[in-house]
Amino acid sequence: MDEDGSARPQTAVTADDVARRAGVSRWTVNRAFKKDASISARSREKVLSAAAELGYVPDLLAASLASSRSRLVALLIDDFANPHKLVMLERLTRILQHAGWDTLLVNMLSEDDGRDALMNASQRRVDAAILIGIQFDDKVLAAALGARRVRKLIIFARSSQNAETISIAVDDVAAMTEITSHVIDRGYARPMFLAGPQTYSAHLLRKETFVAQWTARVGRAPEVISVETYDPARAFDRVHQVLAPRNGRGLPDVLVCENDALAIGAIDAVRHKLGLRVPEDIAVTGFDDVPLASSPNYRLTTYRQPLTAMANRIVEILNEDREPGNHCDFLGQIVSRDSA
Amino acid sequence: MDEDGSARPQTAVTADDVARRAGVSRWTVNRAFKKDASISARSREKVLSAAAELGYVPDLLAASLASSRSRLVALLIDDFANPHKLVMLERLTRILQHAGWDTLLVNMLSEDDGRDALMNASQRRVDAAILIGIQFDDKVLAAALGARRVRKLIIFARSSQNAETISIAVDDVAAMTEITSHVIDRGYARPMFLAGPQTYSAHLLRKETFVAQWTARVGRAPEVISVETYDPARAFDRVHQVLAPRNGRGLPDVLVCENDALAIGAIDAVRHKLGLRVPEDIAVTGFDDVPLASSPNYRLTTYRQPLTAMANRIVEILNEDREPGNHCDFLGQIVSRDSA
DNA sequence: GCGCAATTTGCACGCGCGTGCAAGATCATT
DNA sequence: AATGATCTTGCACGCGCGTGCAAATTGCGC
Repeated sequence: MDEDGSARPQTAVTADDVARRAGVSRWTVNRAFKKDASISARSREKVLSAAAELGYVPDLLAASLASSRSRLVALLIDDFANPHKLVMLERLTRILQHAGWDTLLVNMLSEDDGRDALMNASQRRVDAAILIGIQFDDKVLAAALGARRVRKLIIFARSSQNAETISIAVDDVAAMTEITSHVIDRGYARPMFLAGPQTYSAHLLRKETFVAQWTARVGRAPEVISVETYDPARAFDRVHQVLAPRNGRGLPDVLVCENDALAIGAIDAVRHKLGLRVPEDIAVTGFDDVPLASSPNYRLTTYRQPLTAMANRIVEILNEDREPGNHCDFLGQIVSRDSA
Repeated sequence: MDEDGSARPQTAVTADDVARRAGVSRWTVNRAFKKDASISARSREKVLSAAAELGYVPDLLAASLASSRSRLVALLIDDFANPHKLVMLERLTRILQHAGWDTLLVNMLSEDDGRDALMNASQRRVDAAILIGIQFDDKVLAAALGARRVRKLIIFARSSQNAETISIAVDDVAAMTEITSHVIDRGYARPMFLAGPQTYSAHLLRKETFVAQWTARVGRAPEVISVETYDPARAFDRVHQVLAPRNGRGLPDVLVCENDALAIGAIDAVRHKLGLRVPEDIAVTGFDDVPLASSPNYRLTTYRQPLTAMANRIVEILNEDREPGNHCDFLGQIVSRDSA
């Protein structure tokens, strides 16, 4: 919509060009683009229209270099098999963008230990790193924080005991207590817990809570099995492997899964490998409420995390100057469907 | 002017610091970090060890500013309901990272028309924008290319007729021809095609190809229905809505779906709303081979795109100086499972 | 109109590194 | 040992904008 006829399509138009055209100084131009800068309405108007004519937009790269603030966060993931990650990505990027933060997506699957990924992000001067994967061990955290290359390390949807990190997660104890009650109230008596990978730094308390609650209220400890990634296919294999030999004698009557990814694989195994019905023969519960959980195939009883509120908390933390308390717990809600 | 003046290990150590310690000039330091720079093995060694001691890493921000090359690409998505996107994200980021490119994830769901998203990316000086969504209409493309803010516009997994863009996609005609043959060979006679959103700029030729092929080979045109997003839930509703009234009289015997997201919703509807079996009563085919397609629940006959090769092509294009031909077709392979 | 305060504007300097070239060092050859 | 030829190193300048302050302008009451 704006070609002044001069043939220079490629030229990076800078604040100086706009300044010249608007008859002000370069600094006034940049002020016009700053939200709460001290500038008169008239000059801002002049500058903005001149900028529009020239097609100028401030260069965030140069701004970042000068201010050492990039409004860029790194999002580190190592868990692409879990469909919930797509939901998280959408929610996080949308809310961060809305608040003026851009997102650098870092795939940690290919890195040996995640160190490289963090290093990489730090070279871009990200203002924070958000971890939404699982394999973040203490070495990685220590490396990141020790080198002080990343100023804020936010662990999302998992709890961290590390005092240097900020973790934003649902209250696993409250959530799992609710699920335990749900299972007990429905009259299930022989539960088996299906857990995901057990990591140190970024923890989930679901297994511990379920085991403790069940033991306390029923009087005996539940069975527990686990898989090394949140992959439905892994859960499928594991459930088949564990339950098939016991088919006909002493099967559990409910599979309590650490999340929906595992629950979906578990349901498939129960139906298609054991030839049993869900929930009539074996009930299943999940966690996360992924889109597939509401499909008529699964009708999964699960627990929904308040992702929007949690993402908004990230924005608050990013906007704060000093690091706040290192832990935020949120409460979600159980979603009761047919699977349990 | 930072706060507490306490001993700060962070320091933002620069090339100058390393240079001083290594007894060379700053430029030699930066050369040590450049792959094919002219530098003697001895000085590189000196520099690297000095850098290691100080914890120095080159600042990509400053490098980008100075060289006007950021090795950063924007990945624009507006289609988070389609599980295939998670697969694409993983593959693309992994391969791009491996080749030294970082990825800025831009969520276009919240933008009015995508213009803002592109503008945003351009302010970060991305070297290219990769579109893997669907709603990119000509206005957006024109805006992006007209302003020349983005030097390379790559449309991934869709075809574009726009001469200014580069599109990397599977050969829809070849793929759909293969699927059509598969369907005909299996003896199906009353197909219905389930299409996704019809966009102008970034096109899929699947529907057109199937309709043309079927008509040519069987002698009559197949039915076609469509939904406005690649969301299994939408497909579920639509299939239910269209087929339920016809249950018992004149149902199709195969649903050919534009991709797996739609196919999965379609299967659920056939089973749980129509109470019919797949494939015995109605067969279903998809496209993409998402992880769920191999689950025992769906056993979906589908078509796998060579994502790795396609992603590698992106890397090639990014590394090239001048824009190459604007269209790359790839061949995938049909994956025959039980659903058709 | 005057004086003072509040607002608005301009500016020197620096953020950390790349580019292109020229000076310096090294090596093989005669 | 001298001469180029080759490899290696150093450097001035600029990328586009922020910061903090000083200078210029405006507003206001009288």
